[in-house]
Amino acid sequence: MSSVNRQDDRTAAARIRDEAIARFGDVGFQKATVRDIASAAGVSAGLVLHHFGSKEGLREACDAHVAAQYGERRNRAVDSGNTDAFAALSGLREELPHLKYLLRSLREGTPASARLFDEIVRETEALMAHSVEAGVLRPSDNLHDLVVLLVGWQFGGLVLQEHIARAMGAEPFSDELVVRIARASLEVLTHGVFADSGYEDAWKDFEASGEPPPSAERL
Amino acid sequence: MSSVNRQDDRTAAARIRDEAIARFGDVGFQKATVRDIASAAGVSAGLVLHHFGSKEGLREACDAHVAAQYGERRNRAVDSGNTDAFAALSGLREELPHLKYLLRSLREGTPASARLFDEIVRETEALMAHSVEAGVLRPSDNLHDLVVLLVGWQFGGLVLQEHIARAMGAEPFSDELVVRIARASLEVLTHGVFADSGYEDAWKDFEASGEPPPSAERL
DNA sequence: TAGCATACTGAACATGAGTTCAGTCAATCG
DNA sequence: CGATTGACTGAACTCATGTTCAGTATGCTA
Repeated sequence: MSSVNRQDDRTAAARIRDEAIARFGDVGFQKATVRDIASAAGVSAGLVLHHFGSKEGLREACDAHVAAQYGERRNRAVDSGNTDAFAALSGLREELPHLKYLLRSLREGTPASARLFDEIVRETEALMAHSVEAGVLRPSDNLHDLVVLLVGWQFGGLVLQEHIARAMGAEPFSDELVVRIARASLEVLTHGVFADSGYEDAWKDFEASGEPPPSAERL
Repeated sequence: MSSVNRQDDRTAAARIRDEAIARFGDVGFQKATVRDIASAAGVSAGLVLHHFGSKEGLREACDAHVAAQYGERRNRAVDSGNTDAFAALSGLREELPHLKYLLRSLREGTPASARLFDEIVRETEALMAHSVEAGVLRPSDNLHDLVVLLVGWQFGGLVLQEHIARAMGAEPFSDELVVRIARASLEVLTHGVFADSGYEDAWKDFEASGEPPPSAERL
């Protein structure tokens, strides 16, 4: 299917890497076999090992390539005045295989994905601190935790996109899904979900005294 | 470590199943080997297949057992007046292996985890509809999507707990982490993060006319 | 042109892991 | 008591898959 045609000017190593990104992203690192990747790239399995040393080495090459691509996108976004890390991420939808690879890495908890997560937390925290000063965001006495939670939710939602899409009756990665998630997100992030601050007040009272009640963990 | 001692009155099949839940939850279905599970349960690999037919059959038994356990907890919570699905879930912290198994299943996208996700969406939607009428929650003209998003975020955060914990400098599954996440969640769910409804208004304007701007996807 | 490095192949190798199976042991049943 | 059933073991089998390797071709350099 995605095999090589005549006018493919990528080197064999680049083809192998790109096919590996696609397979790793689609079925995961373990289930993707060296032989599959090789045949998709139109080469022998031996050549994969010749270029990358081992399957693990191939993964590292994929990590590096995807990370570089993300960094490039982010810098381009910053240059064009859009400093949002997630703008760069959603821009990745143009390169779906890369986005899928990232999400799969996060699922599998690879070191590369941990680095990316932490980097995005840093970038988002800087952006949000700036937005607070600009009056766009509510100030928080707990910005760091807030950012980590939001980034975690955001990525978590992407990682579980399959389930969210199914529950909404939409196709994963479809425009419809993105729009509906954006609408719901906007609602929560603008107004919250509680009618008043009763829960939060109760929580603060408990924090002021002893331990919080277990039922407060619920959302 | 977790091997069998003299006063273990579980049947061999039950020990195998419990050890399988622990291994599948800790390292995933593929990386957990039948031989490992067998030796942890103090039996031979052959016996595992004798009782469960295949490794896949063993997984199904684990799925069924964990789902039953969850259902039981939820019913107990409902009986005691606490109708929150997540109360049952956080109660699962008492059975950490079960919770870990569930999160791992979600990560791996198994059919069983899809059923659980959908079930929790249904339960949460019913609960939230009720809470809206009771005046505890803001009404929404999009409750279903809202619920799916919240459940997705919630589970997503749990699935990526390792990353969130690292970014917060806390231990996964620690009380400290739970408290800090609860505090930040409460803040977002009570007030949102935006200082005003400017973004939401802009979104609605765009929805009323043509297509929404791509930058609106950002959070 | 000779030589050498690099790209590349196909077969072979090694190992890990799911599964099969013949056979033992113990408890239950008629 | 004899027989049947089910629990259980340990070895063997099979297959998938990462890896190695000897060998070929090609293009560059001296």
